[in-house]
Formats: sequence, C-alpha cells, structure tokens
Amino acid sequence: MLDIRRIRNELEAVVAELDRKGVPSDEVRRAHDIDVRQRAVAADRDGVRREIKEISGEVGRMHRDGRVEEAEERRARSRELGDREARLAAEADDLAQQLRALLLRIPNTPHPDVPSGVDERDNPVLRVHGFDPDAYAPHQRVPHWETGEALGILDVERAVKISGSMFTMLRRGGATMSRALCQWALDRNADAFEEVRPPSLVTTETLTNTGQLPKFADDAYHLERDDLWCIPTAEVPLTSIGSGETFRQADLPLRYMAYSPCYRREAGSAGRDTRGLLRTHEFDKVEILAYARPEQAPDLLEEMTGRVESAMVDLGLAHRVIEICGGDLGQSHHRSYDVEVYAPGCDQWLEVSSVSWFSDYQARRAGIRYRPEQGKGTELVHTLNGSALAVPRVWAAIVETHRREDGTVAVPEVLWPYTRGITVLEP
RNA sequence: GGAGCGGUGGCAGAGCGGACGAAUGCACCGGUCUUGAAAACCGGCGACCCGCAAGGGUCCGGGGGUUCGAAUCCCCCCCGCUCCGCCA
Repeated sequence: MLDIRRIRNELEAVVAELDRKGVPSDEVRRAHDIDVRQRAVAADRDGVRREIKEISGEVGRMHRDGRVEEAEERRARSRELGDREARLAAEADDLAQQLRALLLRIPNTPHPDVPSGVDERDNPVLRVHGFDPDAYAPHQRVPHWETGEALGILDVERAVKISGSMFTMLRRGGATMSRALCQWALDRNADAFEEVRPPSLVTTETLTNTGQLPKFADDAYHLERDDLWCIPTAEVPLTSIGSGETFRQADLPLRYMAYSPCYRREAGSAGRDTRGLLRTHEFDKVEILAYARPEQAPDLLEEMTGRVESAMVDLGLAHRVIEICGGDLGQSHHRSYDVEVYAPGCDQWLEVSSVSWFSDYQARRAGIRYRPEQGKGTELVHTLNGSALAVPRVWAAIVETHRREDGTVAVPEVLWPYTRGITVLEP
C-alpha cells in the first residue's frame, strides 16, 4: 500500500508518479476523497465517545455517593449519545473499509531513476555477458525439448497425461540436475542468507501482504475447501515471516533464502511458450529476500542482482541484465532488474530472475517494522527479493548451451558435487 | 476429529463490570555511587490513528452481543497446550 498521508498531502505528486507506470489517477483521487470524509466522521465519533466516557465516569461516582436519581438522568443522556456513536462508528468503519480496499489495489510508485517507457520493448539493456550470436555451433541450435526427449530426461507427454497441459516431468539425469541446481543455489548464497523451508500453502492474508491479492486472484491456485492458496513464489511466505513484527535496527538487514515449488495458473497465457519448460504451472525456484532500512536498499538491490549474474557465469550461460521501465513495472515494484539468459536452441532470451525493491509497499500491507536507534516510534522496513535461480529456464539454457556434437549435454562442473557422479546427460 | 485447559505490554505474570493502557518482576533507557564495571538506589519505559500543537481516540487473540460503562459477562471463530483417535 501507499502511505495514505502522502496521498493526503502530496496528491498531485503521487498522481504524476503513478502516471509513469501508466496508472490512471481516478482510484488515487477517490482514495483521497474517501480519506477526507473518513477522518471527518471519525473525529465526530471520537468526540461523542469522549462525552460518553466522561458521563460513565460520573455515573460511577454518583452511584458510590448514593446520588441515584442524578445518576439515572445522566445514564439516559449517555444512552442517547450511544445511538449517535453507533451511527457515526458504522459510517467511519464503512469508509475505512472502502479506503483500505482501494488502497490494496493502487500500485506502488516507481523510483525516480526508473527509466520511462510503456512496455517491455522500452526496457534498457544494462549489460551483456558472454553473448556472441555467431559463436554458436549448429549442435547448440537444438531446442531443449527435442534434446530432452531424445535423451530421455524430459517427459512432457506423460506429465500431461498425469496432470494436464503445461505440466512437465524431468527424469534421470534431468531430474538430478534440476535438484542439483537448487542445492547449489542455496549453498552459494548461504554466506549471507538464512535458509528457510517455508509452507507452500498460505492464507488469503499472506497472499495479500505481497500484493498478489486482491487484484491477481486469477493467477493463483486456490484450495477452496480450506481457503488456502498455493504460493506462486517463495517471496510470499518469506515476506510474511516478519508480518506484524517490529525488529531492532541493528538486526537489519535480515536476509532469508528458500527453495520452494511455485504454482502459477498462467491464466491468459494459453498458447504462449507452449513448448518445453519455458512456461509451466509448477516449477522449482530458489528465492533470496531481505528486510532492510531504506538507506540499505539500493546497495542490496545491486548486490542481489550481482549474485544472480555470477551464478550464470559459473554455469557458463550467456546472459544480460535489463532494467524494467515504468510502464512494465509490476504492481508492488519500486524498481526492478531482470536477468535473462540466452538459450541458443530456441534463440530466445529467457527471464531467469527478477530482482526487485518494493520500498515500504509490502511492509505496510504486512506490518513489518523496525525501531530506529535514534528517534521515537517505529518505521516500516523496505523489502527486496529476487530469484537466485529459477530452475526450468536455467535447465533449458544449460541443455541448449552445453549440448555437444554427439547430442549429449555436459553438466556444468559446479554442479558435479550434487549430481551423484553424473557429468554428462546421455541416453 | 473428540475432550479438557489456556491466549493480557519485549518476556513472565496479576487483574475477572466502574478509579485499568492495565499491578508486580525481568529486560531496556537515563541518573546517583564507582578509577571503571557489577551490585544497590532514584527516575523513565507499549503500539497505532487523528491533530501544527494542546489534546483526543483505538488496542488485553479476532468478530459479534449485553450494559450508562467490558480485559472482566454472553455467543461465534481462530490459535496454542495436554490427553484420546487417526496418520507420513
């Protein structure tokens, strides 16, 4: 959520900032309007409550002093006020509820340095590593789904039989390498991040904290019987670890990482990226996440992006970093970098990580605070997160990049400690 | 799933219709004392919202209700613990 005080005091600035994301101003203006009315009604309500409290105190004292009929008169007066209080309170609650519902739908404002743009075509490429389009041999120009089926390490047909379209199944060395990628990704970030194994099913409240609800309910799997949601990313449970809690400034930044399965309905993307592993309902991912003081956030964003890039280097994959422009930034995002890997077989840049800074947008929804060493009270933390490694697309890029002339695939050496001796994927 | 007990400030733990935002202890912050520290003593110490401020309001798991007045009484829900059942 945005800070209602900013909407209150700097409405036009907020409108201008949201415009950079292509967000129309009507909802913010309506929020501003409701806020004005809400506060007026709440002030009236509080005045009446104050009177009731005073009178109740008097009634108590009169009773002790035996002034019964005087007390009776005061009591009648308070009863009248009670009706007014109830009406004002109901109105104030209703307005507050409307305001919150609106606020939950209004996106975060972008960081001032976010480049202007309308959609993904306007995302500037920040840097490119190890990419030379002419350097690929014909044996690398084979899409991973063909190599995967030929080697018996990818079995899409049976996955579809078991679970329906857009589910996949890895087998033998392919399954082993997938698991190895997760373990390796966790181990290489263990220097700075606490390993967590979070729940994969979460409550409506938890899925609201990170911004997926209420707006994007169609994208998530919902277990109606128990009113639980399948997480689309470990960001969801990890962000809510600290919900409703207040941390000490000295403990920040707090860093967590987790392997988790991720579930996405991919509503509206039927027919896109239908081959292979590029877009599936269920996949594995290792996520890294931090709670930080606002001043710490910019450096953390760079550090976390750097961690993803160096992982791609170690896997021998060509990749690039792009910055997400205003119009392409997600609902909750303040600033984002995408890391994309080049897959020579399908000749595509595949997004394997999106490292993002959410400013205090998620922390305000979730109530994650810290106590500053100077000054009074509490402040909201800033949250950041990114995929340390999204398995299927990295798997695809490895199978295409490291395919050899004989049709087998070389497993990157950094994974060998995790593959039970498998160094080559072969039939 | 069934039965019993419980959910109060950072923690422990009183309060069980009015003077309670809440005793007390610990923790924490400031001071006295001390070469320094500890101990002792003195003082302070919750969060959130509205307000320039003065000040006001809300919060005793959550939601309803009773009452002039609810942490305290009633109803529903959630969570925890113990026992039973079931189960990887």
